[in-house]
This record gives sequence, structure tokens and C-alpha cells, in this order.
Amino acid sequence: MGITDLRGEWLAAKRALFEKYYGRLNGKQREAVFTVNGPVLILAGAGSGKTTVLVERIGYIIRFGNAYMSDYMPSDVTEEDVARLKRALDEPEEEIAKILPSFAVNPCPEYRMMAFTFTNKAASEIKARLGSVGGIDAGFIWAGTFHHICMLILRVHAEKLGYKEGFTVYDADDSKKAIKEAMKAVNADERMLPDAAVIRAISRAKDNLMDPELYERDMAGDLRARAIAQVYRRYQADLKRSNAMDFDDIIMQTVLLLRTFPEVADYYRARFRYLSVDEFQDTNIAQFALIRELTGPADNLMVVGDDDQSIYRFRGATIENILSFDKVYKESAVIRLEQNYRSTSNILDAANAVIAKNRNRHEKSLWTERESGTKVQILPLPNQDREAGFIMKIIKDTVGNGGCRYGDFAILVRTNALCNYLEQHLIRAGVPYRMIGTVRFNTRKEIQDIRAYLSLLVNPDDDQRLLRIVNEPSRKIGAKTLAAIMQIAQQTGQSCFAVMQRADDYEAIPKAARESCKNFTALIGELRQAVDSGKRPDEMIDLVADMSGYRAMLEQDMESGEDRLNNIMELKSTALSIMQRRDDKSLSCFLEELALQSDVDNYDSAADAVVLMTVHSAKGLEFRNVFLPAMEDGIFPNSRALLEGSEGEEEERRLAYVAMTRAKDNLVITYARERMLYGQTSIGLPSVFLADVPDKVKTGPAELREDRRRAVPGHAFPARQKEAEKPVAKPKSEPIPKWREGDAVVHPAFGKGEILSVRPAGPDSILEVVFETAGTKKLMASAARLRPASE
DNA sequence: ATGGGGCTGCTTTTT
DNA sequence: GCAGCCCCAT
Repeated sequence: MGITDLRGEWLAAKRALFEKYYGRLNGKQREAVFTVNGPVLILAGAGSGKTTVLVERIGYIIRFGNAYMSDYMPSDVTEEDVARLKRALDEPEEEIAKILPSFAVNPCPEYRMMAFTFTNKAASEIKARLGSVGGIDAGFIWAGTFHHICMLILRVHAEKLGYKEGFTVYDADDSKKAIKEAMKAVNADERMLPDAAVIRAISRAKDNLMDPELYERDMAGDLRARAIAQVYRRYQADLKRSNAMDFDDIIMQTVLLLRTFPEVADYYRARFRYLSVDEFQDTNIAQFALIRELTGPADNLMVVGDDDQSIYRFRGATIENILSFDKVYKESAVIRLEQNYRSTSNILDAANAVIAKNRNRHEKSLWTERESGTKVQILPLPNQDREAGFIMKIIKDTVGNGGCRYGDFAILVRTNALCNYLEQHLIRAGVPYRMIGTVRFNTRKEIQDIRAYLSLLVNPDDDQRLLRIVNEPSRKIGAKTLAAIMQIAQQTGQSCFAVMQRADDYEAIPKAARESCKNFTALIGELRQAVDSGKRPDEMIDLVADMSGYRAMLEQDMESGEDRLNNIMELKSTALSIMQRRDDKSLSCFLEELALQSDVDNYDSAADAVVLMTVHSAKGLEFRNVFLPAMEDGIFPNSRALLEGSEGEEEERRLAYVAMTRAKDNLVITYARERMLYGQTSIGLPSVFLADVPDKVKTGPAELREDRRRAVPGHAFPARQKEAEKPVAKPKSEPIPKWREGDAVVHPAFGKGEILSVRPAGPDSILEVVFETAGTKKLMASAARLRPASE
């Protein structure tokens, strides 16, 4: 055998061994795993095993480097070696696994690997799966969301940008408040500038890496934009003074850091040899810029995504990132994964038909080897209660038959508001369920309050959080005192906390309040000492609740105090689970995680409960049976989205595509003729998307095919209808309780009482009630939460 | 200074 | 329908 032949045979045998070892993957998936050097774009259709590829590829690089593709051969290889490799092909996998490491070419240590995921849950899944592969210590991989990875960088370098250690992360609620404050401070005209629009504009500016100056320069012509720029500038200054960053800052400031301090960027570029990005279709300009800053000269960057599943345009995600990736990285390999392993062909055909109408997309054809399965059911129901009842019946019947468990069902909705009636029916039907992403747990007042205390211990400069709890529970520090404190803070450039510490020095602070101020700062000081002495976050929650008097306050509250105390205990268990997950058990790490944690992170697919969530939250998940209720024009596609033109409509289509492709075995789509939403009843038409589903893959009444008239955007649902067109309100809609003089009643706050008089007021009536302990009150019958005192 | 009642306005999707 | 906000009564 000549030397060239020997080389060819050895390489072929090596590759055959790798192919066999990765035999569970299909050819395209293996190609994706083995293509490690240089830029790679993987277009991964729904259910095409994207996560598997991502995990296997990272594991492959760590263990074998570029072994498969490399043409390197050791110089001492003999014919006998080649023969041995060929024989090894017939051996079991464990034996092959022992040989493969000897082929390794530049394997990459864990700590030089970075992986961006869309949720924290996805990151822990990747780590867990890699951890189970022999010899990989997944804990050293930097895997996490964009926000998480940026926080890892910012925590080391934020001081270079003028932030202090332990800066606070503002959630959406915090930043909304701060923006409102900023609007007040610059006298922004609320008529012209609804706060929601300002919040969006500022967020969008940050997504596009525009600081206030840049924004102002760019928008110079536009009066409205100039006003927004003013608010933006003020807001940004307030954030800095409070030593806080909002969600968008976390990304933007990191990019700014890397661009302003090349030595910092160089460090990360040198350290991280391989980057991968999941859900690339949902990245925005700032995120792509970040990726480019972090990618070293070798451009070892892999992105996975599916342009058809891009559903975060409203958050600044730009589908252009994925559509033009191969133009930005000219040498990039493009690999398409088009085999779907998840859904039956009927479900897949239905979803494909809906997405096919979009124009701005990479052409692709997903296929499956799975059988056709049951047809997609599309069913009209007279109203939402019948609709929900129908869904409950299917769930209970199927579980009753032993066909499925509750955990096999998901109900996916377009908007959070739809969760309400569905939840009520789930409760009424006694179906165990888990609701994801609606009223977020952390938005409860008591949670935010405790969190405000805790963050004040780490960052005393945060006036907003200080003001939140300085008088909660009451410390006799009222509006007048606080106004004085804030004014002094503003004038002297100090934080409110610093002013309060030296309350005695300021004449403007009422004498009576000075002692309270000092007591408060002393309390915070004491608590901070507890942190410094090594108390863990879960212990600090207790300590804060006790020492601040918050617990005592709740114990006084007969009405809801117990629930709220339980919520605080729940926060403790959140703290414990976060501490379990993270090596860093500090208070600031806990707070950071709390702010950046999303609700899907808590979704437990093992729990035997029906899951109810928005389509957005369901991204990346799969279920045996999926219900898609409220598939009506105006709701899905959402009429507001349609106002944004064809881009909006295409996104709604993608959203529908995501929703449908979550289903493995059964997909049931329903719509109601009559629906009550936002307090109004209205008539609905089936979603336009339903007409695109081919007849041969769906079942349902024939009327579906005739009843299709294209609805005018915004017409089907009443939100923007003119007064005259509003459907006549049903008088029976919500019966106002009829009370009579002399009725014995119970009020949740005032306790027992008796109706003194009833005076009609339109459809409502005004009640005069005398309570046993609370005296006489006048109440509106519809608003007062009165119950008959039956006992 | 505080707390409750009642009015107004909004209501897509979220790290 | 609900939450946030303002105002009024204690």
C-alpha cells in the first residue's frame, strides 16, 4: 500500500468510526456536529432535533476538537493500525468511544466554550445533558441567556462604565416607574406621549445600540422623538445615579464596554474559542453586535435558528440577522435540518400550509417519517364557556380512559388575558394545571417589597427601591418628609439614603421625622451587617421580614396577610432553589437571578398537570396534545399586530406556526362565535389562518369552508369599535347583587354589618351599611364585596 | 399621615 | 375586567 492510500484509508476509517458513534443522528445533524471551525449557520426547522445537535456539537468539540474534518494523520501510522480501526467498526459503542479520543485535534476545554440560549431552562438542560457525557465538566461552560452572560462580564467590569459594584437590575416594572418619573421631571406632555410609547421607544433605541445622544441626533427632525430623547436622557441619568441597569442596558452596556475597552474585548476573544447561539432568529441588533464583539479572529461561531419561528419582533428581534448571516460571514457553512421528529404528518402539513404564505423567509420543506395520525380538529363553539367546557371534557375523558396523563396536555393562547376563563374552567373541572407566565409571581407587592429591602442592602443608591419600602410598614415618614429628602438629594447629588443618614444636618427635614429616618438607616445598616457576616439569601429574607416589621404588619392583616406571608415563604424557596443552581450564593447573585428569571424557567415537564401558557412561552417546548383556543380573527392574528402591516401579519403567521408545531400527536383548534374579552362581549370570525389548513388534514364542520370572509383588521374585536357599532350590552351580563334594607351582610374588610338603606343609581345602587365595628359606610352595590351573612 | 373608595383608562407577545 | 391613581374622610 502506498503512503497516499494508507492516509486515505486511515482517514476514511476514522470518519467511519465517528459516523458510527454518532449513528443516532441523521446525516445532516452529523454534518452540523462535525463542522466546528469557522462560521456555521444551521437552519433548523421545528422539531428537527436542534437541541440534540447543539448539545452533541459542544460535547464533540470539547472531547474531540476538529477530529472528523481534520486531515491530520500521525506519522507513525501503519497498515496494521488501519486494519485495527476497520475491525473496531464492528465493536460495540463503548469500545469505539475508547478509541475516538486518540483522534482529537485541538479539543476545546470547557471554560473556553460559550453558548447563548434563549431561556435559563434551556441552558441548564444543555449543561445537564453534557454533564452526563463522560469526561465533561459542564459547570465550566459559559452557557446562559444573553442577559446572564452579559451579567457575568458586567459584574467584573461595570466599574469601568461608571457603575458601582452590586448594581441593581431593574425589571420591566421598575423601569416603567423610573421612566414615568423621568417624564415628570422633564415635563413631558402626557397627551402627546403615552408612557407605553416612550417605554417602547427607549427600549427599541437600546436594542439598536443608540444612547440618548445618538438617538437625539438621529431623530432630530421629529418633534415627538425629540421629546422622547429628553426623557431618555433623563431616565439614563437616573439609572446611573441609582446604580441600576434595565434589561436592555445589560446588553447595550456590555457592547459599549467591549467597544470602549479593547483590552477587555481582547481578553474574552482570546479566552473563548467557540461560540454558539440558539434561537438566533430572535436576536436583535445589540445581541448580534455582542456576538460579533466576542467572536475571535477564527470566527468559530455557530448559530442555530429557524426564521419561521421568529416571534420577538416587538422586542427588537430582527429576522434580518438570520436571513443575512451568510452575507455577514461570507465563508459560513449553511446546514439545513429539515426532518421533523416531533409531529404527525397531518399536524406538520397543517403548520406548513400556514407558514407557506409568508414571503420573507428561507424556502424550506419540513418532512416527517411519522404516520399521518389523527386529523387536526378545528371546531366552532357558541361561546367561550362552551369552548372551555369542551376542552375540559376531552382532557378528562382522555385521562379517564387511561390514554394520557394531565401532563400530556397543553393549552396555548395568543394573549395572557385569555388565561382567565380557561383557568376558571380548569379549576371548576378539577383538572390539575400549571399556569406559566401570567401574573408573575414576583410582581406581587409583598415580593417586590422584600426584594426592595434586599436590593437596598447591596445598593443603597437606588432611590426608587428605597422609596418603595421606606414607609412600608409605616414608619411615620410621609410624603412631606420624603419630598424634603428627595429635594436635598437632588441638590447635593447624594442618594436619599445618604441624606437620611444625616437627617439631623438638614433643616428642611421635619424634626419629628429625623429620628425615624435615622432608625430606618440604622435598620438597613444592621441588616447589611448580617449580609456581611455571611447570612445566606434565604436567611436574609426571614431577617428582613422580622426586623423591618413587615411580618408583624402582615400578621395584623386578617384579610390577606396569611396569603402574603406564604408568598414570602415561597420567595424563600425560590432563593433556595436558585442557590442550588448557582455556585455564587451571594445576595446580589440571588437578586440578579430573580430579576432575570423567566416564568418558563420554572416549567416542570415531569409534573402531571395541564399547562396553560402563551404561545411565546411555549417556544422550544413540545406536548403530545395541544389545544389552541380562541383562534379568532382579531385575537389570532391579533388585530393590533395587523395594524403594523405585512410584517405584523407575517409574524402572526409565524406565531401560529410555532403554536401548531408544538403538538406531537393531537392538535385541537377551537374558536367561539361569541366571546367576552376585556369586559365586552363580541362576535368573532374564525381566524384567517384556519382557511389555509388543507381539507385533507383537518376535520370539523363544513361551514368552515364557506364562512370565510376576510375580516378587516381590528374589526372583529371591539376594542377599537365606534360607540354606535358596539354590540348591545347584555343586561344580564354581570348581575349586580340585589340587597334589601335589613339584610345582614359581611364585608371582607369591615366585617359584619346590616343594610340601612338602598338607593338606586342607574343599573347600580348605593347602599348604606352599618358595620358592627367599622361604623356606617356608603358603598356601591356592584363594587362592594359584600356577601350575605348566612351564619 | 393613612387608608379606602371610586373613577379612569387601557387591554400583544417578554428577557 | 382590572389596575393604577386620585381624592376624600378619618
